[in-house]
Amino acid sequence: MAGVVTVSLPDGSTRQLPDGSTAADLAASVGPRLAKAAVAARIDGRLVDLAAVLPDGADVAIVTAEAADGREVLRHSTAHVLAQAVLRLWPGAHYAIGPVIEDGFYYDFELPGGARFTDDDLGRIDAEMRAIIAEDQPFVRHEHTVEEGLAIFADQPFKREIIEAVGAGAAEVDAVPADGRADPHVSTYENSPAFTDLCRGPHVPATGRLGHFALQRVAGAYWRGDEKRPQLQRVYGTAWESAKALEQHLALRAEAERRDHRKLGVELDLFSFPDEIGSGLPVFHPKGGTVRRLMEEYSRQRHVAAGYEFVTTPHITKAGLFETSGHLDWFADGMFPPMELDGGQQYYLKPMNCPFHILIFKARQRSYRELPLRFFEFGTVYRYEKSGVVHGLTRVRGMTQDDAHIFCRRDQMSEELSSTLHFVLDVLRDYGLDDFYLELSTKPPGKAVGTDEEWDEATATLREVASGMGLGLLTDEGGGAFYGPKISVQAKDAIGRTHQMSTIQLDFQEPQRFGMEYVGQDNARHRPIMIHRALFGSVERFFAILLEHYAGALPTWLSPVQVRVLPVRDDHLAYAGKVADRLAAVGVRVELDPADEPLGARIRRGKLDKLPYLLVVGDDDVAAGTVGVNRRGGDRPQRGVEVMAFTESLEHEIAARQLPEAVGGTPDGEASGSGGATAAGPGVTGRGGGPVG
RNA sequence: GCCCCCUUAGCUCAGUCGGCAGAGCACAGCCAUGGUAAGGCUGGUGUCGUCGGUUCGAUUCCGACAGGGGGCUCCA
Repeated sequence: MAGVVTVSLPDGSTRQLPDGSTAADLAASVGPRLAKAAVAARIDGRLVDLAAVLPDGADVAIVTAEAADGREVLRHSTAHVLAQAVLRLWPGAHYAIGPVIEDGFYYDFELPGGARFTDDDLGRIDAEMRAIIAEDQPFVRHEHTVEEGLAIFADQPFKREIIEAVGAGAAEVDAVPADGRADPHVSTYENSPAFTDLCRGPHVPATGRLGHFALQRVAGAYWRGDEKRPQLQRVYGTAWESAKALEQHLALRAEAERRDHRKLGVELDLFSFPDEIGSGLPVFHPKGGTVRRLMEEYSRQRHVAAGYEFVTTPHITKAGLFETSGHLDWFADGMFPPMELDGGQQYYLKPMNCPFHILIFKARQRSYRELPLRFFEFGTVYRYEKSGVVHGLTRVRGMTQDDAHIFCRRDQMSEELSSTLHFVLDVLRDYGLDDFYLELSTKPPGKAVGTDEEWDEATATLREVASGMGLGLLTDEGGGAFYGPKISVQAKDAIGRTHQMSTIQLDFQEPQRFGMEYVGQDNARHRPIMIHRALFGSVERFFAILLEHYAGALPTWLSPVQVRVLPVRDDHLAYAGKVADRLAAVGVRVELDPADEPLGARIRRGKLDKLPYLLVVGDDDVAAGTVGVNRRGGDRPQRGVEVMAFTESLEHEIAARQLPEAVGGTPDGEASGSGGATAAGPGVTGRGGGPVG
């Protein structure tokens, strides 16, 4: 029927509209609420403006602001407003790209005269953006040939570079023009006569639709991420569909800040980074040292039970070892420079433990009967991290890996990988992390040793094992180490952030380089397979992740001080001492806090110290042989608890490594973002400690 | 390494438009002996990150260095 188009909606229904109707018309025809919430549309799966004309027979979905792709539209549109504001404030600035990122957006600029943004500029830019939003400028899409585009952006070198890339077919061209032209073209969005940006779109209909945004920080960033190219000035911001969503996001960020392990490390007296020692080189104080010891003790216990053997190796080695291993070819940038000893002999601090473990394997002839051999070491390694990337305990220059190398026969490889993965996940759960997915990292292009066949086999084996785990599995193309592909375990913490935890790497290369062999059943020599794996990654980083996961309130079994006994008055001190002794006698870490201050003050200090238990003892307790139990996280203290009963229940809690009931949650009790956001959240999405070895 | 910001008491921070500095908490002493999140009084606290420059005089201005924070593959 002429003059009418029929479109299908996501619920399967169809709707007829006059020919030439737009997605916005469709939204309005469905209902005013949808029309108000709409920011864009999907026509046959393609994200387009609301102003897009509906083709007959299309599948159409209206995209609202709260949807993931709707938020991206909002953020991208806000980025354009940011660019317009900066161009108003810095006439002659060059603008580069302004993409959407997780939870926000940024825009890169080159300011006239090499000017730089400072923090103070954020306020001015913010005000200008709000003015642009108040003007309610429409976003109007135009399409151009490459030549037209180059002319429009004649004085914008970065835009021209992008357009030229489109013209050369280098950039994907997914915005097929409405008239079906196949030749390269570009599109622009015009906000006002004064501002047009090159953009694929889509955008909200007008700037008035925006407003729930916050500019966050300025930073330098290289054009195209390449440090050989010009450094641009970047502004980061976040934008949301409502004031409430924005507030929630900012609250989550504030919560992350509150949990920052660097802050907790000072507050709880766990560790510090003395300037005198150097950047990225932490020292652990007695309380932090206790936590480390406990983490390591339990790890040792589990590794013994799982058939690992403990080895120890030195921190430095002659250069030859890392020449053989290939580290000096592939990892030299990450190593501290050598020291010269014994008349020119070069020694290196070790960045990885693997070559040392290989030498232990090679110390004598090995039989197939011995395999698999599993060597474990808390091995301290040193890596020269660039000065700008060291970060708390998560990115350091000296760290201790809970590093193991498994040497096995090829026919044992699959089983060994699978049991290792199960072991790793099981132990991580005991530390309180239980929300995992796996990531498979494949061959890094141009930065790998070994043949394609070897890589293919190793990768296929890893994939098979990983997909048998019943967890989500992502592929990280090109993210492997130079000597082999890896599986990494990603864990979500209490506030929904993802951390890379353990890595399991398959290595066909090192056994070859070191000429490793064992004697098989056939009395011939064979080459073993090598599996590298770290469970914590590094003790330091895992410590930091646990600290943030628990917001400093470590489970009782890991708490440096588990119980503090508080006598109400001086004359209860002797009894308090007896209670403390009883607990200490069964291995509980207990402190006495004498009545030098009022009880309330001591309770408060104990709470700020995040102690699992505060025991208050007064007249009633001395008379009855009881304690008052104030439990961390409990709503009210429990009076008159038998000392024996408390001791037994505490011993049980510790032995069972019980976890605190409520770990997560933001201060207002709300879960993170609406719409089931999988946001990794701000801040510490730590990269792993790099390749283990 | 590069860009922006920061460095003042143990911690968090104020301050000096250039004349050797302050608050709260913490710490010490005394008083108060208090049943579950801060009792009172008194007191000491600093090479104002380091080195150099400008200046009669620098914690303050300039520079270098060190340390810290935020970024630097999320491709119109």
